[in-house]
Amino acid sequence: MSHHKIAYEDIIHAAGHRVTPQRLFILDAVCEGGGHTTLGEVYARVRQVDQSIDRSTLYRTLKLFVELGLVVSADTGNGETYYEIAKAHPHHHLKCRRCGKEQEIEHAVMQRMFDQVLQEYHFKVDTDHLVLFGVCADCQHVQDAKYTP
Amino acid sequence: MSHHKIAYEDIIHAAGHRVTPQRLFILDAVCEGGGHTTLGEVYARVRQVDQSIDRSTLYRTLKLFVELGLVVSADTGNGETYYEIAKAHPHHHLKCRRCGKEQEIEHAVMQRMFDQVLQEYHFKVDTDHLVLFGVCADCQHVQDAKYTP
DNA sequence: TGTCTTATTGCAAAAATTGGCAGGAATTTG
DNA sequence: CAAATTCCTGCCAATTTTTGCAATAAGACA
Repeated sequence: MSHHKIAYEDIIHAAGHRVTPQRLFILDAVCEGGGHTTLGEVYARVRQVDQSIDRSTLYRTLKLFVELGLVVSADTGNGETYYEIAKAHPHHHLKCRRCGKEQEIEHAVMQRMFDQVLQEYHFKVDTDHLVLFGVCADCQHVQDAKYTP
Repeated sequence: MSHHKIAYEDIIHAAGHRVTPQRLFILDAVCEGGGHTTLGEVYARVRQVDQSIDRSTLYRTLKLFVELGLVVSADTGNGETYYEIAKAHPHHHLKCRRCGKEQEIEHAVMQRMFDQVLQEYHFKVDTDHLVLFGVCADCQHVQDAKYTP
């Protein structure tokens, strides 16, 4: 655990940014979320550790972490943005438009597509955390499913 | 032109929503954007036609249009969301992290990946307008490029 | 370790987005 | 074509997110 934290500190530092307690608290709070967490959840967790941290700091810090690649963010379309600590194994998500269920998919499937983009367009894609929308296996069998985005 | 508008009206109506002048103005304003436009640009254009249209109406209407598939939205990561009238040919975008340039790519490249997701996960993807981030051909040759997200 | 430089923070104010509500408008029926 | 029924809209308030700024603290260097 602690060596992970040190690695994160190094990344922040190496990128020319300062390692502040606020930033570490926020990073911890995102980690504690396990999978996806919302900004509000992160804020609640951070405030338990330090009452004085301001919302604006949280916004600025999350933005920074996403830029640095420490945290991945995904707009789920509900207006809610999810944050998640970047994993060693990049992955992506499928989200069903009908039932709202989410599942992870391996990066490998994407990788082939990325490779092809590189060949055809000479563009090196490094997007890490996509959310693809569609209809899940279960809902494909249900005809009268109500559309609940 | 006019027959397109009628088609849009039909879609709105068929989906059980009312065809109001405000909605048509907003649809026009998105069309006039040609490619991508921001919410602010749409608002400015709409207000030229009708001074009384409220911002909340614009927010609600754009959200509706995206749900209906008339308009596609893309979060560019800058915090800015782009809106674009849905085209007959779905397409996606590559955005360079360094120089910020954007280019369109064909849907075909994606389609193969979508097919594979269907095979492996039985999930039918219908995402229409992805923005993939990475490094463009030009910037790959520039070593000392400054990171400007 | 102490000083210096400058990024970062918390605060406050502004700007953007969302939500509730009553009046008005679009459809549907007859 | 008129009346009835909801949906939409504009207004207003609440909430969320961003921004400007002075004080503070992190990191570099001696």
